[in-house]
Amino acid sequence: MKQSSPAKFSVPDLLIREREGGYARGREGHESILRAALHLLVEEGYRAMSMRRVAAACDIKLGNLTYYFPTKEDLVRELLDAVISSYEVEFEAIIHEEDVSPEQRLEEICTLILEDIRTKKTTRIFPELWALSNHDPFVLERIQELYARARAPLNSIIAEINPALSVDQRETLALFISASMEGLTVFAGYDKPFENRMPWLERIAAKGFVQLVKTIRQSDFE
Amino acid sequence: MKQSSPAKFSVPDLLIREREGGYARGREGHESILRAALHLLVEEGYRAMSMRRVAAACDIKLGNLTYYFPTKEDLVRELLDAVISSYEVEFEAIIHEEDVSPEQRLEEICTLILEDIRTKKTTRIFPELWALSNHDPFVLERIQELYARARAPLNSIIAEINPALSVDQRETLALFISASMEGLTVFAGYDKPFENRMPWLERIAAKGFVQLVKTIRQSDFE
DNA sequence: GATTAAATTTGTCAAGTGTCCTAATTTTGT
DNA sequence: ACAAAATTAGGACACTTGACAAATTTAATC
Repeated sequence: MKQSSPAKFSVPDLLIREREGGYARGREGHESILRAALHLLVEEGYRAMSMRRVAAACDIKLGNLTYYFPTKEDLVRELLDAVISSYEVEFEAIIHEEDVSPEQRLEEICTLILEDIRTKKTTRIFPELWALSNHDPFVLERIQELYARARAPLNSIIAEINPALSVDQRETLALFISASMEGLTVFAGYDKPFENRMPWLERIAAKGFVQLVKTIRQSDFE
Repeated sequence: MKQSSPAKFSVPDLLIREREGGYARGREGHESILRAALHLLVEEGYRAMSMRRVAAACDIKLGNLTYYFPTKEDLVRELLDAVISSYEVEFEAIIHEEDVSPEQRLEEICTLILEDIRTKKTTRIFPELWALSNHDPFVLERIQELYARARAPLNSIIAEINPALSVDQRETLALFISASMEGLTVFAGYDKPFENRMPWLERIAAKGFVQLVKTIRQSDFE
């Protein structure tokens, strides 16, 4: 689902928004810069993503890089946009699905997200973003916006399964489910100690979440 | 529980292991350095925790700092030890508890952990450690060791509630529960968008986890 | 009070950081 | 072919970073 082209490995997915003017060569340069930046971010972390190393990684001079991205903040923001956009197209695919039972759809979403978590890209990038979001309001807002979109399909499924819940209760439940899965990143993500337990964890999550949504009542919210 | 002395705010908890020789003044210096480093880490993130800023923060010269910690790695490792130790004493407190039902003990543990997550210290430090652990094997090992201790009480409680499960199944279940709660850091931790939803999330977690542990069967593990 | 260890200062080092600026070169539309 | 726009190269700036090597001061002990 998410790995549309397994041919280009070590070149993670990005969704770069089209630019207005410019020549073809410029567009390529633009894209290869973002790709190199992402590669560095994934492979060596945010600290390694310096302007010079990004320039060297896509084999251009520093001065050229600053032509495309005058300031590093520009680069970071555009990279963040591109990365986040690449996830948002996944959620689109989730929403448009066949007509199966809401319980089954919930299970499928969980499986999808947990499989994505095992990806090197996701395992590496998101903790980095979480850390950045603690001190950078822009990153915080952008990442929370992404998660809000990720919760949307959960939300409507919960409403189907348990219509008695209020809007707030539904949203909190979706938040809990989403956060639960994100938490597994540090433990069962790519190259993590419990990576091989992920199949079991998927089963546990699927069962636990479905049961939780089904059986929770108003009174459980105090 | 965790805030033993609310008097000293902005001076988070640390458990510093005693040093061998040296004068009293040296021990004070040692401690104030670690405290300043932690303060910087919490308030401005790992990037701000440079040797010079740490030195400035505790009002000593850079050369003096390198006398205590010849290399930055030394400082980071000792800080990590001190931080992690401060959490481990909490777990000790959890293990030695009254004789109530295992279900209730599970709920209490969840409440305790989720309350700790709302702490500024925890919300700020752990994402930073998660990010570091992606590229620093030492940090990864140290933090996973901490979580292993955090899962121990969960593990024994699960065994009480559902003795039919195998050791591996129990451990995976404990892992899931622990990871679930950690995931809430990014969403409902200190200063996060859903900080005020934490009470509900605690209820959801408590109910969900207890029910999950009670009702899960061998067959659910495929 | 002298001696020895501990603690602190001061200065320097090479390497790396983001940003800016100007001159050349290439590409494109006409 | 030509001019305009886009792209590249190269260097410089001011600053930060971690590490190191003396000197100098402070503290404990005989």
